[in-house]
Amino acid sequence: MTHEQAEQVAPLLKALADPVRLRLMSLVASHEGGEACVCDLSEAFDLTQPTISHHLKVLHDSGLLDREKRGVWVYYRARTDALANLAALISAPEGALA
Amino acid sequence: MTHEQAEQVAPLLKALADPVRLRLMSLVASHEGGEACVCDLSEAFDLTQPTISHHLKVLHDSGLLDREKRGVWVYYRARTDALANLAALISAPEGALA
DNA sequence: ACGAGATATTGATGACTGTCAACATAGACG
DNA sequence: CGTCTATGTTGACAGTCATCAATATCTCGT
Repeated sequence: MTHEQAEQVAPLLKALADPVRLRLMSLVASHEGGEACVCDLSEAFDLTQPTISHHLKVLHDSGLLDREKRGVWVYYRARTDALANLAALISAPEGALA
Repeated sequence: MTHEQAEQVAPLLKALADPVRLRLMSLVASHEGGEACVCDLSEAFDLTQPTISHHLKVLHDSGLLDREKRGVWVYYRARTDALANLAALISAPEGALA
C-alpha cells in the first residue's frame, strides 16, 4: 500500500470509526428501500438533532452515504460500492493488509 | 447492528483509521514470513521511533497486531482473522452495513 | 404571505490524538 | 559488571473531534 493510498483510505475508515456513525450506516442500510430520512434515524439515538445531522454530513462528505432531498425530508442511502471497496482493501488476499 | 456491537467495532476501525497505521499493517502483512520487527518498519517512515512504537501499541492493543519478542527484537504479525471479521462486517450481504 | 416542522449551520467547550524530546527498560556481548 | 543497541514509556503541546445550544434555511400547508 502506497503512501497516497493510505492517505486516501484513512479518512474513509475514520468516518466509519464512530459508534454513532456505524449505527447510522447500519440503520440506513437495513431500512426499508435501503434508505432512511433523518427523522427515522434521530429516534434511535439519545442525541440532539444537530449532532445526528453532523454525523450524517461526515458520512456523506466521505462518500459513504448518498443524500437526496425530497420535499421537506432528506433521505440517505448507503454507498455499497464504497463499502465493498473498503472491505476488499482490508481483507482480500491481494488486499494489501492481509 | 446493536449498540454494543457498534461500541465494540468502532475502536478497531479507529485503530486502522490513520495513514501511518494503515501502512504499518500493510508493511507487516507483506513482509517476508508475514512478520516484521520495528527496525524494518521504522525505516519506511519519516517519524521518530517512539511515534512508530506508539502506533504499533495502538494496533496491538486493539487486537490487530500480534506481538512477539525474540531476543532484542520485537516482531509484529497481522491478525488476519480480526481483519477478515472487520471486512465481513463492513460489506458482507448479511454484514449489517451493506 | 405566514406559520410550522424538518434539516443544516455556527460557535463554543471538553475530550481525545499524533507527534516529539527526554528518559527508561531490557537483552546481548565483551 | 558495563556498554551498546532495540524497543517502550512519560510528559507536553498543538490540532482534531463529538456534542450541545442557538440560529438559520427551506418547504409545505393554510
